Amino acid sequence: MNSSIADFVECRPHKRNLEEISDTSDSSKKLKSSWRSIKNENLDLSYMSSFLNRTEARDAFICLENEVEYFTGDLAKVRVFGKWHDLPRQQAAYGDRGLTYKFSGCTVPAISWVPTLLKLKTRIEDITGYQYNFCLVNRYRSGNDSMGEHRDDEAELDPKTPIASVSLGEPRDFIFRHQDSRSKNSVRKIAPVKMVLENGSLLLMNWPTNVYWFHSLPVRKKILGVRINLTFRRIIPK
DNA sequence: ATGCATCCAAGTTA
DNA sequence: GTAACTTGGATGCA
Repeated sequence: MNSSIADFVECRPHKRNLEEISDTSDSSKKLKSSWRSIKNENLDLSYMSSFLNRTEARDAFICLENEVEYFTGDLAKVRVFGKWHDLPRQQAAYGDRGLTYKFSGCTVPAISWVPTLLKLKTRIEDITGYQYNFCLVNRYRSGNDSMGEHRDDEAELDPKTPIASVSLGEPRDFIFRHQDSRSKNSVRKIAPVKMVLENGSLLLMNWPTNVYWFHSLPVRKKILGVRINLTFRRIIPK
């Protein structure tokens, strides 16, 4: 790991300011223009496309490819409707000593932080003012890998600390759908919110997004490259 | 021909 | 007791 991830320093908004940050075209306000706010009924996202510059993102990607060890065996499988499937992605869980993560019925202990994850965690904490103690790593080997629609609403998560999602590698579509508008003939018609998660970007899913909105990373057959996603979370220790 | 959206399949768990 | 959770396959459409 070279030092580039640790070294970049730039003034960023503290969490108390995040509500005020909306966008965009005012190039004189560098601090504000780096965040895009995406809002809808009970949906509140803060998106920063250039959390990492190109070089930093490439370095972080390469380092993580060396440092992260993904689940194998039973932890890489899931049972759905009675049938066992390989997960359509690779997963790993890192965090503070003693923390556990509930995952498809299993309770997995977080393994101790690796350098690149720690550096990124520190940078996110500096930018947002929130504190994180856990990181779920999802690696999508190609556009055939995906994540089905779900909410991140586990009881053990601190609901007021937004999940901070870092994207590295191949850009991928990311889709939010409101819980009342998930099927074609649902009563309410709320359009899905679609976005692209770019290389080096940071997405904050602010409360109460994960109470009302499901999100997914759909299959995209034409995509051949790898995407690594890091979701930093705050787990309330038992 | 292919990608994509939609719907559906049950058994374990909170 | 009951509702939520998971993914892949079938289908229809563009």
